[in-house]
Amino acid sequence: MGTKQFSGSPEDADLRRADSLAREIFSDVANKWALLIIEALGERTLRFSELRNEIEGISHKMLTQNLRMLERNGLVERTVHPVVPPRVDYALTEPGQALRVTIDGLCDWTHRYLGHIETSRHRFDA
Amino acid sequence: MGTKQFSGSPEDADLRRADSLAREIFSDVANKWALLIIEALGERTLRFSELRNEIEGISHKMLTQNLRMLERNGLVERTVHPVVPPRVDYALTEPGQALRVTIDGLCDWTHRYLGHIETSRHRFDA
DNA sequence: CGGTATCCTCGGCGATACTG
DNA sequence: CAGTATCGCCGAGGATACCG
Repeated sequence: MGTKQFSGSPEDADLRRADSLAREIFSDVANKWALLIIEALGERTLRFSELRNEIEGISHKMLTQNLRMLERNGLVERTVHPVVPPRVDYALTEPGQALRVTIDGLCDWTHRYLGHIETSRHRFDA
Repeated sequence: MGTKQFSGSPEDADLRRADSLAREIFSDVANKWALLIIEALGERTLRFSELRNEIEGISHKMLTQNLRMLERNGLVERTVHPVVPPRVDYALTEPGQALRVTIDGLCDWTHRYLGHIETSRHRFDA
């Protein structure tokens, strides 16, 4: 990922394109808020304000911004209900669900190694 | 993750502590450069300059900074060879390897859905 | 309620230079 | 070669206010 060396040959052009696209997507997704949003959604469908409550410390702006990004990449589906007051629901698409599975792995990892990490930190800080 | 609601009861104190710690670790790790470094290391052991070459676009500063962070959390091991010029090797620890596996999943996901995402973007941008 | 726009600040990050 | 320190800027992101 972002590692390969390409020759100057023209037939590598689309490989290089795919590679930079992969890197771009990776940068979109490998971000704290995006991951927390996906994790929060899980299998449920939540409204904007519910997401805001679920994810501690996220600002209005960051939430909308990341939701747009995720929608653009086809990871979340946004459905607007034409009622007043407005109601907007968010849910993961199939690609989003697939991603969520790996993020679950990340969360599991975090909790499994909580202890290791905490002691490692104390050792380091000395 | 960063989701739970705690009562004010004192016996929840350590739960809340563990939770905020988990969130902290998550924020450390759920970051583009950290993930790319771990992915670059894989099963190999690389020197500083090799890492710098492997990871396209990372600056000297970001690399050292993230390496320190990963070392502090016990995800990478740093070994200094007392030679001149200096030689410093980095390798993943066992927790680091465990994390790498899930990151591999993330990379696989990226490549599997490259197409989906690209078309989704085009639809969205219209 | 959800979204967009505007403003303003604070710190992330690159560039550069210097040590061992 | 690897690491630390300093400076300076640019932009991420919070706060606020206003629409539909």
